[in-house]
Amino acid sequence: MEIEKENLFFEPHKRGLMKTPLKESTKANIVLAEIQPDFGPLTTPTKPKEVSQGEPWTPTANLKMLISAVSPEIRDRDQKRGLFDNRNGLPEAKDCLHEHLSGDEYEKSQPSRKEKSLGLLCHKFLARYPDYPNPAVNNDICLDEVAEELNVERRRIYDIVNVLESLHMVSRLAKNRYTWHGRHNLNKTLGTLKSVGEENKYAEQIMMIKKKENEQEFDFIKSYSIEDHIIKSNTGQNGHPDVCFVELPGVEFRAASVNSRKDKSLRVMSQKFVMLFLVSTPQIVSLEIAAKILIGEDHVEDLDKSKFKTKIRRLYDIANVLSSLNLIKKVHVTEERGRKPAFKWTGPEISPNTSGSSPVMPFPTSDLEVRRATKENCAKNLFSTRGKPNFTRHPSLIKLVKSIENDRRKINSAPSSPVKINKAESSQNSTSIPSKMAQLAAICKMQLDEQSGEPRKKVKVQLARPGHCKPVAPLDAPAELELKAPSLIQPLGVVPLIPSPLSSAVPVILPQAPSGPSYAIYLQPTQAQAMTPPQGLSPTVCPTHSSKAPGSKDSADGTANDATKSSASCRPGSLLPAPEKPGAKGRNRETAAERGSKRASTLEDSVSKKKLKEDLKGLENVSATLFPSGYLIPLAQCSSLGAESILHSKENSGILSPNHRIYSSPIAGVIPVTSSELSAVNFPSFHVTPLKLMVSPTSMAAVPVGNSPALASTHPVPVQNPSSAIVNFTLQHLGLLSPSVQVSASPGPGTGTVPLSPRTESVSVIPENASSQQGRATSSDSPVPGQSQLNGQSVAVTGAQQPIPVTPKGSQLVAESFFRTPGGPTKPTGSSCMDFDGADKTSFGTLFVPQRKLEVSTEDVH
DNA sequence: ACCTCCCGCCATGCT
DNA sequence: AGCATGGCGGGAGGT
Repeated sequence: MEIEKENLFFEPHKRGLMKTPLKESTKANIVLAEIQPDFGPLTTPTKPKEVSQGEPWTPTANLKMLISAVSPEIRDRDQKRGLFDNRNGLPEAKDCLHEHLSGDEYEKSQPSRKEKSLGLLCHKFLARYPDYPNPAVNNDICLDEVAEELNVERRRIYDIVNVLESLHMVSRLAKNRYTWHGRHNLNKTLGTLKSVGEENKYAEQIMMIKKKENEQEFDFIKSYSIEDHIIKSNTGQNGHPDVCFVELPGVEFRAASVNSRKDKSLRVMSQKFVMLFLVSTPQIVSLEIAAKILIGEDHVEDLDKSKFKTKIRRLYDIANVLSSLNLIKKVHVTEERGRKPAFKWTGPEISPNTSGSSPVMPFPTSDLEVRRATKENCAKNLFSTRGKPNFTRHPSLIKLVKSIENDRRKINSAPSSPVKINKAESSQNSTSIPSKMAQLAAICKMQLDEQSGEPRKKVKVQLARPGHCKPVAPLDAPAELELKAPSLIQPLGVVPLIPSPLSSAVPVILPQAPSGPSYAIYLQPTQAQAMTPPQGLSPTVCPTHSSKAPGSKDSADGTANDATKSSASCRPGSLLPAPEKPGAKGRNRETAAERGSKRASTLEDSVSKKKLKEDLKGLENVSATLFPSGYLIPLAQCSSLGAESILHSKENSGILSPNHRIYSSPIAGVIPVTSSELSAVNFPSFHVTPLKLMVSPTSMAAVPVGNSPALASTHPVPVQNPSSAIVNFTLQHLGLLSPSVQVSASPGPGTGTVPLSPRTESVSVIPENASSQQGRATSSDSPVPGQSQLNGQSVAVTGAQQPIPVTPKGSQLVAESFFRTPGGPTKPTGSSCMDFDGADKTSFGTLFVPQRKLEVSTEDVH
């Protein structure tokens, strides 16, 4: 099945990219051919063939070029090797070389470890996908495929994917499949991680460790013990390490299941590692400290050296990936003893507000417990830290979740089929290059939106704050932001609603438990699609949506319900909203059918039940926590996606390709169906829907309360299953919540706020216009060749977008933009590892760079 | 000699 | 049983 599915699925980006090149590639390489054909067979990875193949990606050479440009490191390496052709810039070149070369030479040429380094591999990997993927497009990632294309063992891909997953840049769809989300959710995720990190008092822990180190260098144990105490206390009464994985959106959902194993896993480690950066003041974290903290959490007991060493090894792995993402950069901290390897955060700054800080703020820091409680509620949901289960979900829930996940997976797989349908409809978009162009444009917009969105996020956050949950707020905020962004996207054209969505949603949600709120928030955004910033808060927004979305009207009715159902029903009909049931119908559709089958087939009942379960679980969790956090976030994603989709639609003509939606839905984790629906209607709504499904209960509740309209509009057919009980439940929660939401759009004061936003925009735009690729690369990263093309369009888009976002762009955005570029910036100094001088276009970077370096005591790279 | 961290064995767990 | 995941640590390349 999967295989087939896989075949069906394409990853638009890749494919597009790949394909474009295909011609060339074919001639040039086999690789592509192999890859494509191979898709199906997921079988375990045979080891990659030797690199020999050259560059399958040839086509992607451009990308590579970009990449190389982006990452000096790579370039350097290549250059060193001589392999690197600036123009081509492809490392692969060497492959060719080696062919010529004798064994020795060959070895030399290829071998260097560096070439095989995770960091380089990650760059290649990242080059394949745009930073801000167009939701419309299929963003599936086939691990086998990637492994082949990159000529690496699958094992290595897992390393990369796990880290990316921890940042919610990808989410697991099914067996060999992941969905690429790019950086759409990155800020949110970081914000969440930051808040969590704050909760965990990582900063304190770091301090402690440092002290101890001063006292005793190596005795980790001692320090550990202390640390542990601290940690435990911080972490939670449970004393559990916070192993939990912070789940944002539905994304992690699966992870949980997958993760059954561990959660010490790379994913968790990665998140914690990132938290350390976000929390620590200098934002420089030495591996030693990070390892200690991570170990401490896990178990204080074994402080073994071996364990420590292992931890360090993993941290290197993670650091390599994070470096590739330009989130951190290697530096050396000179301490008394000597210089220690460390990493400096070069990623976007997360505004405290946005992130968790704000949420946290409410509670006095001093009140750890209090915080805990709150956090736990909110945060737990997010992470499960304190709770035994790593995941947010309760164990019991976990089972359910798994089942759900399975369903989802199936569904996901199904999507392919659905895709077909959608594709048929939308086929235009995704398939053709033009469509890609559009997508790219959309992506650009998305990026812009995001940027703009950040500010918004802040706003949202603020709103959230009013609410109880601190943690939530942060989470929500992010989500909201994105959502807003999408919504912002006015592309839809509609907009009227703008204010209302957020506002309405926000209020509702906030009051409630974190979870509750979060949902609400998301919903709004979606609904809001439109909108703009929250300022207006009018709840009513919905109407607009409805207007927008064709189907929306129907949806209105049961938005909440819909969500659940919608998924099921939707699909089929993306067309048909109404039918709630449709199991049969659903099936017809394809894989979608699968989803449908699972959901649909089971149909409403099963689905509803499951959903209910989920919801319930969610509720439980929530009770515990859950809810929302993850979900919320996802929403954001969805929203973002939605936005993108919207963009596409506009670009395309407004309509859109179902495909996109479809994809997005998966992301949401959920319910492709919705997506389909969305496709029909508005993406936003669609996004929402999925969430609903995922989150279901809360979301549901929220929705109704908030503005179901929008939702409704979006989803024509929602599933009602969410049990009424749930709904009631949610409603109650809602009721509980007080809506004091501040709508103010205030971006956060934090960074540059408004002014900046322009910058971001400008940035994104500029790059596109000018040297689209480079600019893009620098700013966003997406190396994809196609993008450049897109850029042109994107530009136009951006223009459109900008207006929307304008309001909000928050400081964060600005900050991010700066940081992001970071890579570029670093270079100024010269030595830093990560610099992306080449990229440089990012003007920002340069300015910033100095600072960074300054911070670091020592730096350097190799 | 130490820092990095690649490589791939093999456990784990799902199908 | 087979395959997908991914923990883990030996040991080698780099510096």
